[in-house]
Amino acid sequence: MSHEPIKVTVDTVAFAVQEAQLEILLVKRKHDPYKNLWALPGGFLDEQDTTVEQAAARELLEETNVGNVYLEQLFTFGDKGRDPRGRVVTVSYLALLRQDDLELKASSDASGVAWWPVMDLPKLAFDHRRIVEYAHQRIKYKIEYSAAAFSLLPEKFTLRDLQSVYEAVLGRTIDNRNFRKRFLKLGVLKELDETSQQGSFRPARLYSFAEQEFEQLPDRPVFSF
Amino acid sequence: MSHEPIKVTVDTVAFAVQEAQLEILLVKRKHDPYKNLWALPGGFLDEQDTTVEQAAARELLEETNVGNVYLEQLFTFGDKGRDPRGRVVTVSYLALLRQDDLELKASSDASGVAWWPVMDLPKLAFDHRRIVEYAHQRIKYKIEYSAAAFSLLPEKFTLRDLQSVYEAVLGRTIDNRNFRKRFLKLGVLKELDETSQQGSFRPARLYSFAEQEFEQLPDRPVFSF
DNA sequence: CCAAAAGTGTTGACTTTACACCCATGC
DNA sequence: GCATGGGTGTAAAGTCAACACTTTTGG
Repeated sequence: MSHEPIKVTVDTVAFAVQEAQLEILLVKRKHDPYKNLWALPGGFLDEQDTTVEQAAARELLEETNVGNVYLEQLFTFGDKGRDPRGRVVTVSYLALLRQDDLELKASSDASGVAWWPVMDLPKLAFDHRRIVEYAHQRIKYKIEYSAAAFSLLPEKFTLRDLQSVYEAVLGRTIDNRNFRKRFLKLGVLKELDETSQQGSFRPARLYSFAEQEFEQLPDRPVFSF
Repeated sequence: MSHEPIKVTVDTVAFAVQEAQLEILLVKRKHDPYKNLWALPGGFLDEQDTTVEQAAARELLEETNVGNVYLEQLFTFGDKGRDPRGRVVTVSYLALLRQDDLELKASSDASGVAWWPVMDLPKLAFDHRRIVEYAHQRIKYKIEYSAAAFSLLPEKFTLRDLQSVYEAVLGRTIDNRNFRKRFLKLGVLKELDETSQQGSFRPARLYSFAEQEFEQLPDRPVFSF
């Protein structure tokens, strides 16, 4: 009976919506095992990390140069045999990124960091495919029961942008009259005196998220369509 | 910089409803740290355990003689300093027990295993209080969005029993007309040709859970009141 | 016949869904 | 003036919440 110590790692599924597509951030592995395959950003929990979440944030920053992000613990995977190097227990995290932040990725060395559409992923290292599927489920629930959508949008956005986030995450279209009615009635949007001009057609009004009002909603708000 | 290995443990919050009270299973610690304090049943992940969940099941059986139980992963706690023995990452689980199973506990050596009402817990070891609070939140959600209530009931139960489970978990009373109407309309209860006689008053009809019908419900059923 | 818990319906308020056209802008 | 996406209202169906009394049994 072997007594190698069990190791703990963190992996993060970082979502963003770009051009009406739901995407995640992957890094290309530089070493074996699974050298040259794409994998979730992550790494070993370090004794210096004061919390596990902090370790996930640290690894995300180190590997992709993305920082200051909404992080939420997802699930811990620890089946025997999921890592050829030995017994590895992985705590997975969900991250939500704003389109604003996306520029940052470029500054990490050009090589192996990229956004991939969730609907068209490459082959992934380890059991990372399973982790992504779990995260995808979670974000679908989350967007209906929380204000998660606003973590995927820049400060100012149009109602169309907001609807596109819902449609990208849920993977289906939503009636635009009902969508707008619902959000406007909820009162969690601050109407700005600005518009966004995208082409030769009517400009769209910009809104921002009214976090205060959101917090004061009486019941767990449900944005389900 | 120290290099003791990080250790992984599992802890389980095992719920049952008895006499309209929500209770959890605790064990009294026999060794330091926190000797003689009550704690969640659990222990170290072993290299032989093929899954982490299996480790939780094993520890629950070893320490409380409770087996064959619904288990669900809750959350992983890994803050620095939460265990005086070093860096310990704990994967916590939720278990739901049927009143049937409760007899089993007696067979574990009389000493240190007991049911405690969630509303009146003793001082707990480590950060187990926090884990219990997390589990309590989770079971409240779960009972409204899943068939979890039936994992807390014997095979045959009255509508009153079912309502008592909801009331115990949610910590509030529910209108009995609305409650019955809702469940009977849902069609997940099988009406039996038996009644339960509890005293000198009208006997109550017994029901069982129709898992088949439940699986076929079109939308995530919501038992919220 | 009494005590105790089992069982039963209706109404009004609100929410949800389905559905199609006009508006404002740049070119 | 046309192409493009922005923006708007209503009616019917369904769901939810509030509310009080009758029934059945054993003793």
